[in-house]
Amino acid sequence: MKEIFGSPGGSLAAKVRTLAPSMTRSMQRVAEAVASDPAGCAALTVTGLAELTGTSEATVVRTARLLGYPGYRDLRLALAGLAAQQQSGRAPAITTDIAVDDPIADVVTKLAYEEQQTLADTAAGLDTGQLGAAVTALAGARRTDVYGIGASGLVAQDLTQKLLRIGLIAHAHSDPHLAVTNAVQLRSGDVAIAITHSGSTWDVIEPLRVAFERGATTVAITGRPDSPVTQYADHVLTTSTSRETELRPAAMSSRTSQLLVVDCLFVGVAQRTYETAAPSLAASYEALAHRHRTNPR
Amino acid sequence: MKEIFGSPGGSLAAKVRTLAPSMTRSMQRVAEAVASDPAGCAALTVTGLAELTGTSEATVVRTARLLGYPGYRDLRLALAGLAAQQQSGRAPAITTDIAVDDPIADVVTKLAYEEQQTLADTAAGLDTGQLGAAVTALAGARRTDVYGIGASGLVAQDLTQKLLRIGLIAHAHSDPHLAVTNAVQLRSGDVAIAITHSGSTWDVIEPLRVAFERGATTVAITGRPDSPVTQYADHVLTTSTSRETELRPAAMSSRTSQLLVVDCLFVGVAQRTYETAAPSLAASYEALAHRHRTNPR
DNA sequence: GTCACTCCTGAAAGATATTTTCGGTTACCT
DNA sequence: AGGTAACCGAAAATATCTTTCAGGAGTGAC
Repeated sequence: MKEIFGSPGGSLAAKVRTLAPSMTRSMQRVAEAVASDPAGCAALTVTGLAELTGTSEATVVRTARLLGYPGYRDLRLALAGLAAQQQSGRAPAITTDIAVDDPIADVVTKLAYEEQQTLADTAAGLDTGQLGAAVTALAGARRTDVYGIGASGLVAQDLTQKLLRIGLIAHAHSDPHLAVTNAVQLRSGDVAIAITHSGSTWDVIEPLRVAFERGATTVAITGRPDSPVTQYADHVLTTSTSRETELRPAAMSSRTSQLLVVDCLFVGVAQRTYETAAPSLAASYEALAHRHRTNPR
Repeated sequence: MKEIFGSPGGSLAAKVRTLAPSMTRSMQRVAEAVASDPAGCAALTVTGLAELTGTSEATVVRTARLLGYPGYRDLRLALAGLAAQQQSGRAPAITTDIAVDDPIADVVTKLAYEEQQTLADTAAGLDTGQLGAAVTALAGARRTDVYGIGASGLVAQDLTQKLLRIGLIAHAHSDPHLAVTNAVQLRSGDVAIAITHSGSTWDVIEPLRVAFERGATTVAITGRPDSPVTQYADHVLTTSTSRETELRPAAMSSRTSQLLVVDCLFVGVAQRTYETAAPSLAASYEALAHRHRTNPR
């Protein structure tokens, strides 16, 4: 049976945000209308929605396609479902941005809420097929290189640390030159992972390209599924994009999103290599215990 | 606005039952199909449903009318809404740990859920008084040192990166020796932050102790408010501790928790130093834009 | 500044789905 | 048995959705 309600909950808004950058102006208007008033749009025909947004039917259909539906008809059904869910008491809870004069308690609440939202969006938007493929590649890799710069560099290191703990050979590279130098060493059976929110960070794309051309399996973790980095990626894992506000740089939510993806990769690999991973995890835990001791008087 | 979801909830099944007697045999078959599998029927066109029930399109439309909708189109929308509700109503039931044989989709769901839980716990357990004090200290600090090792080291770097972006002077130290060496340079008005989940990582406690004794304002970010590290901390920020499972090391949730605390610190400081922070944020954004360019052909 | 090019865009044609019409059929009543 | 009324579905009519195509705005090269 075909599943037409593949993306339950508020993930549509997330999808709109993720794909908005790759949309044209007209399509953005349509997407905006759809995201802001699902119920209202569900009541409209393709012609009506085109008029409402001041565009043409063709544009509406194109937008529906971009959002992952076969056509407007299916988008409309999904919209109806969404509207019903919202109406059935799900709290919309549209938080306001963090303001300069917000008391610290509000900051905590809002940040926690937004990061929770980011996690939900990411989980909803993650392609489990791609994820599974990436896990398979990682689990069988001779070695793995991870490229990331800036905030993404920390995520790269996080992934590397985890993989090392289960006995895999992994390296994180922040230095573009060293990254390329190392990428040249990769070959078929190896894995290269690029982490970049924008998908356009050349310093990260370049080593991935090299790895790709050397025959390694390449993975891109990015918030822009249509960005340059994906052209050298065998598997693309999409992170969620939330709107950026002045006091809340995009780096914050992109990091949260990236880390969830990384965690999923790790757990997936740990499952696949359970026989070797479990003892390794236990061993590293044991080894660390010695560095956790109370103050020696 | 027109209300197309006039019959909320499961009243459709009831309506079918009520109206069944007044229906003809063919219509009953249609109504039966609709009531028993809303989701499935929502995926069918009027022709498909007619075939499925062994009737004609006209009968399907007549049935839709009888059920109170203007036509089949609207019935179908309502059906989609109903299906979505049913699906969302189903309990997530993700209380169980991640198992070795969980499909990858479950892994994603469970991880996202657990990290959301961690965030909520952290936000609830965070002492805003201590947080405020730490923010005040940071905002006025001459320089800030952050100590963290392993996974916490990445959090330390994350905080440092953020503080640097708003023009503060901050350093992250992972090397215990260098950390101590630097801690000696601190004095009153400076801030030292130790990040350790266990609160017992000696390599992190030691530099904090030195900083404490040199008169710096010290902050501990730890999951154990009664651990050794707190004895040298002026302010203690508590992260949440969730139970660790075999495939989900504590590092995962502690990291999520620590990052939220770090984000709160950052936003708090950015608020306090808004005059200088805002231009700095804009400037660093601008500078980075040059490294995000498309593939030069 | 101009030219060539690409890509966006909407009008209209084409395809599909829905609604209506209408005549045949069946069941029931007399 | 004949007549009547209601049911039903095939097909026409309509509405809706999708695709195609050509004009046009924006962009980069020269």
